Formats: sequence, C-alpha cells, structure tokens
Amino acid sequence: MREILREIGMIARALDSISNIEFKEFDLTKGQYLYLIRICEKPGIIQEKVAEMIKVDRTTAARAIKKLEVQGFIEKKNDDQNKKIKRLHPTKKGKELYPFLKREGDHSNKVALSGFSEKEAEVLLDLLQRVRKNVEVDWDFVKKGNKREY
Amino acid sequence: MREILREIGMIARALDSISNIEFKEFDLTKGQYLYLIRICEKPGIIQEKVAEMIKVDRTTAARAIKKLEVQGFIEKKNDDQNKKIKRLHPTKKGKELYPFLKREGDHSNKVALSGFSEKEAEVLLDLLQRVRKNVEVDWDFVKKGNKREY
DNA sequence: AAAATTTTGTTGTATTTGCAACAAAAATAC
DNA sequence: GTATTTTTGTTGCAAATACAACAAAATTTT
Repeated sequence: MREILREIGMIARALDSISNIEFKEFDLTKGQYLYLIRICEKPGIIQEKVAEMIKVDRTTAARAIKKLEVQGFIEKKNDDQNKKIKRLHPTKKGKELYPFLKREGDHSNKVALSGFSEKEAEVLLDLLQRVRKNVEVDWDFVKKGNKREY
Repeated sequence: MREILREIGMIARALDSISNIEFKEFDLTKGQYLYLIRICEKPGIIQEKVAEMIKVDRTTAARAIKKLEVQGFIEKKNDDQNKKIKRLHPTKKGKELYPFLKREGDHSNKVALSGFSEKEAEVLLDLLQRVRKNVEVDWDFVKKGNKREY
C-alpha cells in the first residue's frame, strides 16, 4: 500500500511542472507562484510562516520572497511592535496577478478531479488533510535535526 | 475545494524533504532515491521511461541517473536490438541499498496513514490513482509544448 | 527506399534549492 | 535583571533542476 506516497509525488511534480510552465508568461520563475499566492491570501504573514505552510526550507523561501520583492510583486514592511519580523504584503502588481494564479489553480483542480462526484472530492480532501497532519509532525521533527527511529 | 492540490503539494514536499535528509547517510543526494528505487524495481528500464514515471524533466533524470552510475549504484547496458537505448540495472551496491530505501518508504507510509482504517487507505489509493491519471494527461500535453486553454 | 517525424540521449547555461554558519531581536529561564 | 534559548532573517557555497539546442538511431509516412 506504499504506492499512496508515490502517487502523491507524481501528482505533485506533474502539477508543479505545469504551473511553472504556465506562469512563465507572467515572469514568475520556478516555485514563485507558491509564495505569491500565500502572501496574497494572508497579507501580513511573515517569511518563516510561509516556509512552514509550503513545507520548504527557510532559506529557499527567503530567496524566493526576496526575488518577488525585487520584481515588485510584494513588499516587506517593518512591524511596529517587533523589530525582527518583516510583514509581507502584495503590491498592486501582485494583487493584479492573483486572479490569474487562482484561475490556473482552479483549472488544474477541475482537471484533477474530473470524473469525481461531489462526495468523492470531499472524502479525498478529508483523507488528504489527515495525511498532511500526520506527515507534518515528522517533517518538523526531522527538519529540526532529529532522527526518526524505525 | 482547490485545497486538494495544496494538500498534495505540502505532503509531497514534506515527505521528499524527509527522505532526502534520511538518505544522506547512504550518500544519496537530493532526489536520487526516486530514480534508484524505480531502477531496482524495474531493472532494464530506460532513462526516458524513468523520467515519465517520476514526472520529472528528461534532462534532470539523465543527470541524476548518470550520477548514480558514477557512484556505482547502477549501470547502463547497451541493448542488443536497439543501439539507441541504454538499459538501466542496479549493481550489487545498488541492490544492497534497496531494502533500506524500501524500509524508509514503508515507514513514511505508516506515518502518513496513521489513524486510517484499512478501508480508508484503500479508498485513498483509488482516488489518488484517478487523480494521477487525470493529471498526467495534462502534464504530457504541456511538457510537449502545448498550451492548455481555460 | 527516401524523406519526415519521433524517440532517446547528451551538454551548455541559468536558476532554484538547501545546508551550514552567522547575526540580532525576542522570549523564556534562572 | 541577567543569562540562555528560540525565533527570524541573511549570505556563502554546492548541488539539483529544467529549458534550449543538438545529435543519432528508430519509426512512420509517402
């Protein structure tokens, strides 16, 4: 029954690949759409949290986000209370792009779920959320330098 | 209901990240385990098919596989009939590593499905296979340079 | 059988990715 | 209140990833 993880890997790589190709049109390079979408949906979020949400290395997120800033899709704002953090906000340019990113995601979703009933889609989401919660515990553990025993 | 794709992305990145960290111990660098596992399970497979199975660019697969060869995990053998293709086979060293890769995968699988009934795991696999089949049509299409309309 | 197309493999180049190591602010412990 | 630990962010470096462009064998078309 280990194929579950393999299926997930295949699906994720295929969709990511498609998105990367389709978003070149908007001058987004590999992976950038992931960050921009999250920042648009949660303005004021900090970099560290974006990395956690996406499940990517902190330093990778740092660079991707810096590039989004340089390109003028987002901006970093200092927090009044906390001098350490930088709150991320989409610029006008970023906000304008968002609907296109969303539309692409919606389309991929439709393709992915074609032939699914409403009920099946619901069940899938529920099961996947449970898998994700299970997996993120280990991800946190291992990323912090701990060793899984098995 | 678009969260399905996001969940899949999170799960895939988290698990891949864990595997990459855990396989450093065996001198496998990022991604290599994907290729080695497939070659061990389907000895004689050619590079092009490996890339298709994994859903990764042909040239990425080419380089990852070349590195596996240099490191002595696999070897490329010429085909008698077809002078163009090179059949991939695990070496003794590669075969010896396989059980460790498998064990790691089994463990991640167990973690991912913890709290799942037998039935639920089955349903999930079925749904994911359907998603994968849906998605790979678009992947082939887009990778070949075509443009999705939506 | 010759021509055109597809398949398979490679290399050059640009970019992303992630680990290690550092720094500074904030939060917690003593 | 000071010391320690955690959080957040950055940069240097090594490596993977993928696009473009090429080459040669195999297959299909004409």
